[in-house]
Parts: sequence; structure tokens; C-alpha cells
Amino acid sequence: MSLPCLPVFHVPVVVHTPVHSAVGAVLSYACALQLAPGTLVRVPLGAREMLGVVWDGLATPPDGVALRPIAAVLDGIAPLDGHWRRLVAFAARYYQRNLGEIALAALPPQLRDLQPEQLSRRLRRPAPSDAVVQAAAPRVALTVEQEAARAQIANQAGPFLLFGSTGSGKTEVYLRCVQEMLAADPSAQALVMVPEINLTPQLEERFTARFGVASVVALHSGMTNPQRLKGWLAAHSGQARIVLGTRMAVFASIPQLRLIVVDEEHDPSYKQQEGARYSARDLAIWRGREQGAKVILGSATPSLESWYASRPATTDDPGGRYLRLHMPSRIGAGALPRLRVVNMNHQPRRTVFSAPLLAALQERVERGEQCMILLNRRGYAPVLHCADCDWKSDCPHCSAHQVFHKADRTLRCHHCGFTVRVPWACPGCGSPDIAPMGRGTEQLEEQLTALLAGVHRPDGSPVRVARIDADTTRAKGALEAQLAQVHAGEIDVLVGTQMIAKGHDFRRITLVAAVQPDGALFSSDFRAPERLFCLLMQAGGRAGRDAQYIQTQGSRSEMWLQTFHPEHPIVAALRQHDYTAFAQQQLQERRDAAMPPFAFQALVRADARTQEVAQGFLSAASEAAHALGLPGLGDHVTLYPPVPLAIQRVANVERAQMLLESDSRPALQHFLAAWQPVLLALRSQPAHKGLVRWLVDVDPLAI
DNA sequence: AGCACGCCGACT
DNA sequence: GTCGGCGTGCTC
Repeated sequence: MSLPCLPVFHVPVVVHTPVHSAVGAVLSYACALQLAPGTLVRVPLGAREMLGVVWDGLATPPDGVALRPIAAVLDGIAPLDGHWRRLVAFAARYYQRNLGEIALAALPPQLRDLQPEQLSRRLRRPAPSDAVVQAAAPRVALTVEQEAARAQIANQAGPFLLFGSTGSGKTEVYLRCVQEMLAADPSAQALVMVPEINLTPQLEERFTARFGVASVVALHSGMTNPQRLKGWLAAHSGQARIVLGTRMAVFASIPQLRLIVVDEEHDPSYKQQEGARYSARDLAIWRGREQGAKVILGSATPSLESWYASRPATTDDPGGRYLRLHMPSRIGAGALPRLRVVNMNHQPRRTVFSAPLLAALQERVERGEQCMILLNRRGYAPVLHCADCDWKSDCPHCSAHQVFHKADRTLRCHHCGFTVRVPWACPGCGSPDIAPMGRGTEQLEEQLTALLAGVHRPDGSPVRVARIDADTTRAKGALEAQLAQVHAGEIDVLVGTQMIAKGHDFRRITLVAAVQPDGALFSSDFRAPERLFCLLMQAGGRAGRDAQYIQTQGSRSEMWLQTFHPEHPIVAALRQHDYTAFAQQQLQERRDAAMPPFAFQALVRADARTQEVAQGFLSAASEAAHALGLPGLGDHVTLYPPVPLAIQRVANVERAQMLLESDSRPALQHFLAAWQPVLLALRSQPAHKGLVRWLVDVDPLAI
């Protein structure tokens, strides 16, 4: 028996299907209703039912495929608007991923496994109390610099690069801009992004104190699924006026978005390193322009890309796309820390802590001040070595050493996690003469404890040395507990990796030391100097923010560098606290070498069972591109030969990559778009059996 | 990516 | 005789 002839619409729907799959980007389903683009639906795919988003335009199903009906419509949620869909479409295109992959990753995970009835039950819950947009806020007067920045942001279109030293009061400028924008438009919303989760509480406090708890929602991966759904819905419905989050928040549905702030815009964690490799900072710029929202990028040490993009106009240069706003002064903070450089060429061989640094540490501790030692290497020693047969603690699954961790007597691979007990004798020749080589944070902590053993604090109690790194903060809440100890003054000397340099406002730290920074000065990674400079400026900026405390103590904060290359230009720039000079010198080098921001790059990586297969796939992809005469190749786009990655094998998978370079972003984009189907077709050829995966990284941070 | 189907080893 | 290993193949 057939039903009366009901109209049946073909509805285009995107679902989570990765680029590698043969399934098209937009699928077609049958539905008796015309559904608006952006509507959330549940659709059958194979044996499963999954969340999908109704898309724009017409989908063309391949011949001979019977359309299946849409299983359910999540009509409790308003359709996602055109701004959101265009953002998702742009990100998918730009970063060479499938529409559905980006779209579904941009939605709260809980939405994926919620049936419409469960959702409507959740939506029926009473809404929270009325939003307090104008919370009683102490109106601090802005400084002249802050006021100038505020006025520029209010009167110009942007995007803006707010270049303000640590302690110059960038956050107050953000708060003021948000406040004005919310006051001017009763439905307007703002998005404020920060690099990492552990930086959110401090900023969240300042925003909720100013605007009330009900107006601010947080969005980051540290939240539980129900919390994320709740926050997402509040932003989507317009009830939340301010969305505060990490890079994922750039994809939040914020219909009335009028202002985007990207704090610490230089931070590498804005670039996603897994799955879709997007840059939340770059997407923020695109989104702001598309949705008509002002964008403020803020940093004391901007990325060279943003710095160059904000260069002022000259007679023969129209200038960059961003407007640079400079706030050089530190509010209420004392003088900038003095740089002390120890020339390690004049120290005894194998010195870890030079005598002058040790003396300085001792002096600070005795005065009741705190010190911070930075070393970017976890564990006790990076490798265990046999003096007799030259055996090294290599990971059996990776082309990397297993790191010696003394605390639990293990050898651990930091790439695949493979862990064994430390052997008593050399596994190669049985010699008992095996010893750690090199130093990690664990060893620094141990040595420092020994070296400062006789040192006492002003109250006569012995010095306390502590370490904070990924190993000591693995347990939930451990980081918070350790940070609290530092804030409470229970710790005198803090040893750690760069995780302690970021964001945390340690007011009583008056000395920061980098004991082995030389690796970054001569790294093959062209961005390493930039990162080192940021790290030291950031760490130095932390030092002595509590000017009053320092004044009463009569000392000045210091930043120590132990280096074999005291003549390096970075050292001179650090001494002057001169980011501008550093950036100018770095940009000149980049220009000479035709590196970003003067060139545009992409990486194609192949993972396979053997290095031959990985490189073979990349070679074939390169040959195919040349054979097909893909657009731009030769004149605007250059393909380099495939090379193994620096760490060639991880967890028994061989890795190779190929660099693409172009003098034009559109040309690179055009080429990649034409190339993607070629890569997909190549994959199924028998010659490339053993290929585990391939991926494209557009605008990679490291090559 | 999931999740089926499908074809060969050690257990109630 | 089954439970289950993960190798290919399909999903509007």
C-alpha cells in the first residue's frame, strides 16, 4: 500500500566523515519538510545514526543511491546561522578538511549522542537568573596609553594589534572595549580567547567581576560535556554576552558577535596540532571581517606574522592590514628586570649552575624572595649511556631516546609513552658502568637542592626547592596545588619547564634564569628564536610585578641567561627589552631567506609502515602534480623533495613530509584544492599499500 | 572514522 | 564445535 503522494525534499546534510573517506562532503537525505540550512538533524549512515547539519545549496547524490529519510530534527535548537556556516566552510576549504569534520567538531560533543527527546528535556530546564550586564564595577581611570588604545579601537575598523608590555594593562583595555560594545548594543556579544585552560580562571574572574556571572560563559576542553553544552547553548541563544575560551571557542555559534579579543596572540597553542590543523587566531581575523566584528590581537611579544601585518605605512609601502597600537609603559610595576648574562665559555666544563648565578640565588633566598629556573627538558636525563659499549637507552618503537626518570626509576619515551624499569647493568654488554647523559628538570632540582643545602630563609628555616613540569602535575588538581604553594611563599626556588613561565602571576619571584637556552639559538626550526625571546620576555615580565614588595626589599628583579654565545643578537635585544629591534632583525632574516611572513607554506605528511612507502607516496603525489600540470606549480608554488621527520619513527610508524612553498597565499590555496583529490586517488593504489595516513598542514608552525 | 562482513587459531 | 583476532569495504 502506498501513501498519498507527499512532497519529498532532497536535503543536503553534512556529517562527520573525514577527508580520507570516499564519502562525499555533503550527503542527501529525504524529508517531507523543507528544512532551513543550519538545522541540526539526526540521520542514518550505514548501520549508525549520527548528528548532522543541514547545509546550503543542492547536494547531488551519486547514481543508484537510494535516499534515506532524515531520522529526527532537533528543532529545540535554532538553526546555525549563515555566519557560522561560512566560517566552517572557509576553515574546511583553507585547511583541506571535510566540511562535516569541521562542522561537527565545532559543536559540543554531547550534542552528538543526545536524542531529540533528551535534548528537549534539557532545554526545558529553567533558565538562569537575569543577566547582570552592568555589574557594579570600580571604574579605574585608564592611563594615557590605555585611553589612546581604547579610543583608536572605538573609532577605527581594525583589526588591531595591541602591542603592550607585560604589565601595561592590556586586560583593562579589553574589559573597557567589551563594556562599551555591550552598552552600545543590548544584544551584542563578545568572544575573548586565551591560549590555555590554566590561564582562564584568572581572566574569567576579572570578567565575571565586571559583568556578572550570568553574562559570561567559558568554553574549553577542560570542561565536562554537560558544562560545554550549557555554555555553547548560552552563546548560541544570545543569552551569554561574553564567551571566554581557548582556540575551540573560535567556532562557537555567536550570532550577535561584535568583538573578538585574542589575548597572547603569538602563543603557539592557538594552532591546533591534531586533526584539523587550524589557527584560531587567523580564523578570528577572518570571522571578524565576515561577521562584522572588531578584532583585537594582544601581545607583549607579537608573532612576526602579526607584527609584519601591522607595519605602519611608508612612502613606498601602503602598510599592513592591521592597526598597531603601542602601550610601552608598565603600570605600577618597577623597572624592567635587568638581564644578567653568564658566559659559559669562562666557566669550568660541564657547569650546570655557574657560581654567579648560585650566589644570586642564595642572596635572593636569604632575603625571602623567590626564584624560577627554566629548562625545557623533563626527566632526570635525556638518555642513559653505557661507557663500555656505547649502548644508549633508545626506544624500541621510536627513533628517539628513552628519558631517564630517577624518581620512579624508569626509562620513558616521551613520544610513544613506552616505559621500562631502569636496568641495573648495560643491556648491551652487561657492564655496570651505565650513566645518565645530559640534564633534565628532575636533575636540576636535585643538584640545586644539594648546592643550596646550607642556605636559609630570613626566618631561619631551610630553603625549599620544588619542581613543576608535566611529570609533577599529572594528577588532577596537582598543578593548582603546586601553584598555590608557590603563591603562599612555601617555595623559594622553582624549577620547571616553560609551563611555569606562561600566564602565572608569581608576584614574589624576583629572579628568572634560563640555564641552557643555547639550543633555541641555533635550532633548525626558524621560529625557535622567536619562541625563546617570547619565553624570556614573558618570564622576565612576571618577575617583580609586585613593585611595592620589591621596593621595600630594595632589590631589582633579574633575568639570567647562561650561554656560550653572549654575542648573539637575541641577547642584545633581550638586554634592551627591545622587541622592536628583535622583530626587525628577525624579519630581515626571514625576508632574506624567503620565509614566512614573506612566503606561504604547507606541509604534506605521510605516515606508513616503512619509510620507503611514506616517501614513495609523497614522491608519487609530487610527480602526479607535475604530470597533471596543477595550477601555480613551477611559477608560484614550489614542491620540495620528501624528507623523513626529525623524529622519523614514532610508535612503529615511519613518518615523512614534504614542504610546499609559495609567494602567494591564493596560489597555494588554489594548488592545494586541485591536489587534494589526487592525493585521495593515489592512496588506494596498490603501490602505496602500507600507508597509514596522510595529512596536510597549512601554515605550519614548525617544519 | 565507525562498523559491518569475513575468514583462520585456542578455549568453554 | 564456538569466541574473537583484525584485514577489506561501504556508508546519502
